[in-house]
Amino acid sequence: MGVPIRPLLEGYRHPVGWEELKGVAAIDAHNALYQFISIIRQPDGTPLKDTEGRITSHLSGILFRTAHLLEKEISPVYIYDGSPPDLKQKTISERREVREAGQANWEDALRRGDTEAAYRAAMASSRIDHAIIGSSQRLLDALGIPWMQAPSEGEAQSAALIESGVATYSVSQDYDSLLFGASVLVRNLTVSGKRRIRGKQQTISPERIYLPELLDGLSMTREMLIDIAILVGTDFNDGIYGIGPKKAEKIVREGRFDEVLREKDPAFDPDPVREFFLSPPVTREYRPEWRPPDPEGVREMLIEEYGFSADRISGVLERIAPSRSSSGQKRLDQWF
DNA sequence: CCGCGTAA
DNA sequence: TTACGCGGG
Repeated sequence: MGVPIRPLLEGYRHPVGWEELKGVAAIDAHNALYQFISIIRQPDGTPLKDTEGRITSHLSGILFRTAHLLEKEISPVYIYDGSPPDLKQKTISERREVREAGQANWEDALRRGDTEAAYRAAMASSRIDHAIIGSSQRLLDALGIPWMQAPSEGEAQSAALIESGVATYSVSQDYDSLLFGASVLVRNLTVSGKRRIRGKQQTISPERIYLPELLDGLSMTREMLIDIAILVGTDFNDGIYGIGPKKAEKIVREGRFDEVLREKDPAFDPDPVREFFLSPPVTREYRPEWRPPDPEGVREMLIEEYGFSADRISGVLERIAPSRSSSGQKRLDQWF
């Protein structure tokens, strides 16, 4: 998932406080939904579900995260993927196979009573389907949070929104938006500082990467970074067997990119992948609009339709849209 | 993931 | 005040 260039970014992933994150956050919707669906699960891997068996993990995640971001004066806009390029077909089918294996392993581990293995397999089985996308968009509408459908990759669209000044930064756990030219990437935009990784708990805090600082520090161009990514493999090409980020960096610095490809994978033409990263399909028209939340709409959807507890919903709504009767009034002016 | 209750 | 475990749907 995402391009494996993390080792090159050591020293450029800076911890960042919430004060510095005020602004417009262009959130990779697929990435966020995947995080919610894969992580918000019971210990045996069962996701949150309503009485009809529909998954609700993502609704819980969006609701509480939205409240948190608004409190921090961060304006989120969610960017959904459009049609994937043909170049991505192989990645898409490989992901489907991983999911199906995860599903089988999950059922297997449940039968064995191995809860930890079940949780891990369940995470791998996560799938963002039409119902999840549709319900997430309905909830965002009720919350007054804008979202858009990108023509193609969401991360490419996020980069374009930053370039045109509409967004302040891109939010994703993956690094692809850097390849698409996003000048600022923020990871771990979460409130709780803890996350389960390989069964262990790790402390996580928001971090920021500036693309210009990264390229200056590494003394390379974005084109070179893209070539490195192509050698190690992206969502749009396989990468060369046996070449990781460090070797790829060396090869590109020495100007041996073409030579290595000719030798290791003569049939592969890297130009369409380069072209896709450098000028992907994006729209320049979109301007997000934040509206006041519709508390009744949120209640109707989450309590009536999906069986959320009324008390919990009231608590969150009070944070997002303080009612006049209670102490609130203090942050309603933010909308006008 | 997030909020809450409880413990220290 | 902060840390941890639990339940959420």
